[in-house]
Amino acid sequence: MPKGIILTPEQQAERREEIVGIALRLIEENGFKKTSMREIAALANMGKSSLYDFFKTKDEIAVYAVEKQIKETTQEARRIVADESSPEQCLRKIMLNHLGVPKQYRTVLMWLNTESDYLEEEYRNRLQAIRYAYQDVVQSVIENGVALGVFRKTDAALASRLLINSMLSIVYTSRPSTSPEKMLDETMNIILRGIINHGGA
Amino acid sequence: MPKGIILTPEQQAERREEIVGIALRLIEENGFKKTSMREIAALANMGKSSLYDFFKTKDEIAVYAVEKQIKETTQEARRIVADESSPEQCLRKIMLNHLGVPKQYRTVLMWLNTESDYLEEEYRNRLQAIRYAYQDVVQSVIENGVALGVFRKTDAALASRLLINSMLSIVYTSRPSTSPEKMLDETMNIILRGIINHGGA
DNA sequence: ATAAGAAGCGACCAGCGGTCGATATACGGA
DNA sequence: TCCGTATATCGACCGCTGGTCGCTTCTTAT
Repeated sequence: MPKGIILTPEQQAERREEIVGIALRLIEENGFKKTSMREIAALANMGKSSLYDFFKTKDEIAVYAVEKQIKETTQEARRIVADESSPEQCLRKIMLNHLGVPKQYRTVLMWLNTESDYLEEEYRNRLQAIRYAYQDVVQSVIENGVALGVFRKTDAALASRLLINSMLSIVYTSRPSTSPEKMLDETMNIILRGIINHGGA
Repeated sequence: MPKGIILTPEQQAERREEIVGIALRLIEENGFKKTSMREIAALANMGKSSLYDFFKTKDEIAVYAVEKQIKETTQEARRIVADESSPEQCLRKIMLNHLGVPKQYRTVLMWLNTESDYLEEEYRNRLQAIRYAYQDVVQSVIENGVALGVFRKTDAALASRLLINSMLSIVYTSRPSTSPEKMLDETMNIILRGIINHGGA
């Protein structure tokens, strides 16, 4: 890219995606802290300063990546909810969809989970919004199940957080006891049998 | 402490504890990244260089703090296991004990959970050892419950990770839906009803 | 009196995230 | 055709970080 040419919005977006891709790769390999803007810039074939024309801060790269990915995941979850009437199957499908998030997002997702309280307000708000949007979908399924009598009465907010966090920390673990799909399946079994009404009050 | 006096081992240990206490406070308030060794040193009334006589690196302060705390928690868990024969009550008591970990450890525990893969090998190994030791206690309770027929057959390693991670991410959350004790109680209800044998195979 | 050694710290280092002004190029209007 | 303006790019720089090293100061044993 010579100096004077003006980039179309599409080209701008493409470059952003390229940067995010490189950043995710590096972060997965070396962790967030040890991944430097200089390194990202070098691999993206641009000066470090140019990076800052696409992202205001290093944090924003991570926030942007996660934001986009979770929004997609949430959209797909909404589609699943619309298509599947059984709350149990619905939850299973949503979590299976969640499992489909590429593994390069693992580190950055966990990092955000830890660090989000200490980010700039703008990023905190953006992250909170997408997290809540996703959680709301799961929570609504659980509440629906409770209303239908399929699930016992439970704290739906807590249960949905439990479910989502289990995905993050159990299935994304670096030391799996078996295949991700089987771990997910057993995780769902554990949580569902605690939610499903076995005929008690 | 004037310059030439030699510290007894007790005094050394005391100073270490003082440093850890200050560090935990700062980390809880500002996050790990934004807590600097200079700041810790200033509050501990010593030159930054002197900090390095007590801890080799900044990471080590966090590792040491967590190591000590989890070791204590694990010891107490072992005591609980020895005293309580009902696997269900045992798990509940262990998790209630876990809940007793002071809240200042929250940030540093989550930080380690995220970052541990990218630490120096020594720290990685130390963390892995204490994590496994704790997990093993929980896992043995579950396995015992399965053997007794109180719990259904399940992946005990997965279930114990699920339990421990739920503590970390649900109960320590900054946005609780109710009191920690009630959240813990409901979390245990959810997980246990998925573990307890309801008379099926 | 002095040598040995502990405790403490000031000055320094490379590397970091982030800023800014200079530069090179493209393009619309005269 | 040429020029002014908008754009894209980057080198040089800043304050700060985690970490190192060697000097100083003091205690203690001889």
